[in-house]
Amino acid sequence: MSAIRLLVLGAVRQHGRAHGYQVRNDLEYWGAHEWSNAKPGSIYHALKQMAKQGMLIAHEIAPSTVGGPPRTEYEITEKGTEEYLTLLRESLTSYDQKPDVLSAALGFVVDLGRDEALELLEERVRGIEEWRTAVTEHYVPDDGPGQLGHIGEIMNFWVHSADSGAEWTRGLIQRIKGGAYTFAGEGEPFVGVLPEGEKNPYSTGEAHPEDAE
Amino acid sequence: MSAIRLLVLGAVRQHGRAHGYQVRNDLEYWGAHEWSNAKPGSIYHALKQMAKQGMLIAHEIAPSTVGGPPRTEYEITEKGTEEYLTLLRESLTSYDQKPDVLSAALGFVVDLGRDEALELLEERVRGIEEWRTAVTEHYVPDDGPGQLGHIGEIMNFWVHSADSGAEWTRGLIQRIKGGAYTFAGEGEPFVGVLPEGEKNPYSTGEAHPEDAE
DNA sequence: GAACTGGTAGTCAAGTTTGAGTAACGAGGA
DNA sequence: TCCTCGTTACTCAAACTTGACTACCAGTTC
Repeated sequence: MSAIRLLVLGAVRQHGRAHGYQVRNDLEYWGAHEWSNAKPGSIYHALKQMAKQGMLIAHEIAPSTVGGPPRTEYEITEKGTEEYLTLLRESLTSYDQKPDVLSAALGFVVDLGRDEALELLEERVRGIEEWRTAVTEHYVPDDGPGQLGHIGEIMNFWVHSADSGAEWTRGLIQRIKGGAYTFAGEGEPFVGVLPEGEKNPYSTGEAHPEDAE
Repeated sequence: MSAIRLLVLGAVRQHGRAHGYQVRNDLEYWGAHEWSNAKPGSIYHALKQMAKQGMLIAHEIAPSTVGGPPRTEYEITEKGTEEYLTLLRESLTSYDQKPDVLSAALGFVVDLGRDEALELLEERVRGIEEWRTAVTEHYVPDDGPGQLGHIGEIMNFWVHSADSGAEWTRGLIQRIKGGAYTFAGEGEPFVGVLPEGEKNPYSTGEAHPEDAE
């Protein structure tokens, strides 16, 4: 599962109604084009696809108000909201060593209640620990790990990453328990959206930390 | 860049000559179908594509020797070997937070000389450190990190992952410096390939650590 | 007032990935 | 002898991703 659907649904939902370019800008504001596949083509594709599947409604809007071609605005449906919450919960709990999925979910975690977020993150930690046990038991040959030669470093790397991920998650749990951030039902939510009319300092093609790819 | 080309080229190269199913089995033996996109469709696609691009030669072989449909054997070309080494070097040095690419490269790291491997890994560490500096300078708003709200946790997560990745890489460097593993030009290489005729204990659809996805 | 620049908004073809499906063959049982 | 089952080996359509490209308009410059 890629992060694109979660990102797009979440962005549309934050606006109430948004067109593709707006979603794209929001996601670039988060740096999402650098750590996920949230690039224009994927965004527009996801919007169309999810409109076809009834998660979004497409409103054909005539010419743009600020120049440029006409645009299509999207609105999230009930079904889309359900899908959004499902994806969000899954992305927070599942440990699949795809950092982009977790990153995307972090951006929306405050859409849940504080208690639920904590529960999901604790489940995440449990999941990682179980995965670690299973994988070390299963992939270590009967005649000891030495048999694997350098191939064993692959597993070593996974396990190291898992441990580090668990540790980080525990830290996040502590911060949330300590009252950090504003969750659903706790008053004016923090919205990671560009103020109307402001220039995006993080948009594409800028002097950015060079992508290491 | 996905890990599939590196994995396929490396697997074919290890055999000298291999057909798709053999590659698939090798990769499953490594658990690659769990941590990368090395699934049948992708493997066969990559083989065909790279044959078209002159990195592999396809030999049409008549019926299989052990039952099943006729199979195509592939052999790596000069161009393919160059591509392979380029990918391998890039994957070892570049920090792009895609763990599957590094994992794949670990499986083949011994195809390089010990000194070169060490150099590349040290470059990797430097790369991570630079990335960290750039990203923390660039993404922290002028009025302090608090402005970002929970969105800041995304960056926090990246930075934590980067630090942990750097630490792990330093450990690997120490192990290699300490004489671990057999590198190119150091005698009989370790080959992570199933012994002829042996059953793969890690193949698809088995009782495996459940994929967390 | 014509040409240029830059932002807005999106399209498209080519390539890649996924997951399910197909086909050939041998072994073993009824 | 026929039938089924498991293994071997690969195919395919549908979905997704990528990167480059197009088109529109406003404001500025010459």
